[in-house]
Amino acid sequence: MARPLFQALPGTRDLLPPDTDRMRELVSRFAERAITAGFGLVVPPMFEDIGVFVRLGEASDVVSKELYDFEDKGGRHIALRPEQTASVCRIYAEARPTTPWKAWYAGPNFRYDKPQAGRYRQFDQVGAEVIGSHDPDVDVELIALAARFFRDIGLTRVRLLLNSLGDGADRPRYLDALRAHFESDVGALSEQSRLTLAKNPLRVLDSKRPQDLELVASAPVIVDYLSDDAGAAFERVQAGLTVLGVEFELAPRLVRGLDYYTRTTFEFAADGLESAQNAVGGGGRYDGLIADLGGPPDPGVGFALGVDRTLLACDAESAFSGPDTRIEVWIVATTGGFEATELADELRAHGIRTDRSFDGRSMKAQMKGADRSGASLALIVGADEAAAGMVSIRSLREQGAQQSLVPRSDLVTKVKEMLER
RNA sequence: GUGGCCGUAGCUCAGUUGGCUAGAGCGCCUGGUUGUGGUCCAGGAGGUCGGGGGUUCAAAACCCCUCGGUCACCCCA
Repeated sequence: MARPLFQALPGTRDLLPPDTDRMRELVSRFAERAITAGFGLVVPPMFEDIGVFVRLGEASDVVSKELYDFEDKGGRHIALRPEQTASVCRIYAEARPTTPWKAWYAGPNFRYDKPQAGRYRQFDQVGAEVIGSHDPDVDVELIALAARFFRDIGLTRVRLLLNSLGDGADRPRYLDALRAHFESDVGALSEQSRLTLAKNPLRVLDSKRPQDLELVASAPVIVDYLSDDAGAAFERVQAGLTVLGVEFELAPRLVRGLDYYTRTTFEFAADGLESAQNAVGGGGRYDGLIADLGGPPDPGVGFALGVDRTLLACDAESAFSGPDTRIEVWIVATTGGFEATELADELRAHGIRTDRSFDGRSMKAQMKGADRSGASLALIVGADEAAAGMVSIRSLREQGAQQSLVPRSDLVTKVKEMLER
């Protein structure tokens, strides 16, 4: 195929209707739920000083290999945001809103990854964060928000996986145990996992390589290493979810790719997705992140949902078709005057989705346009109607196709009446 | 970053062991109706066969490079 001079870059996509309509609707459903729960919209910049993101974890791929970074004309080292939690924390440290601060957001993020199913270099997320509270009931509220949202848009095959990663105090003890476990039989591990083990033993649990499966399955479980405090919080989260009837599965080996997580960690897996990328959302606590960014030592919890993957999951379940944005009325005018211009303006002023042909096309071509637009009514103004101050209204839905002549002055009322049937 | 598969019209694809002016369906435009869509009929526009190089009398087909897509690993949303 002959390619145009320019194409969308790898990992980026051009979104067009009807995908854009679905996306808009999805974000607005999320907004509705978030606002109903007392969250306010924040709009972080799309780029920050790279230091903001480096705090996410220097051992993580997201930071070490996937950042889009560059030097700006002022000599600053900048990076496009790979996610929005870090920015929200930076905003919190800078603006110091009263706590608990509840913020939601929606927008694109950027990671220099190799694209594949459900993975793009520019991808959209919606998310919510609560900063300034240790209360596990906050964790419950957030998880429920996400779970209800998925249900709201019609997804049924989404599983909630739940784990606790413990605190600063319990983590080192667990890591020691984990390291000891893997090192006891290091020869059995894949080469890549051995490298991971040196950098971040937790992430070895995430390996999907067959040869690692056995050792991963027998690895110690962090829940056994939780402090009393962290253990009690984890119990409380589970109890809260149970009270709300939000189903979850304990996933003792669930780890997340960013290093900042503590305590409650969770992920939403879409079983409808056949691709390897079936996580449609995830989140957890990050009680140390704000301090790392130079802010107060305040705790935070939050989650982000992948908009693109969520929509893919909807496709797999034939859910969430999106709003109908089709044209309702098509104007066919052949006099060469301004009838189409005036009528379109008038109907649009009444909120009726209206369109028309241009370029002086034949009546037949204009009618074809009307049919293709999906409009249920065609308004026809030819020489006869124009002379009489009338408009012909033709119904395009029924096969009988009845047509009636109405005075120009009654047009809007009549059109509204006919559209309601 | 590593690997598998794939690039022919706007879209989905066919094109035999290399061999005529490269095809189909859908879509698009025009006409059949001097003012009427959705069905039907006729005609038409639209292709550097992803790009470059090579082999050959001859390449969409074979070889090399490259670009792009896709899927998996990795990683994650």
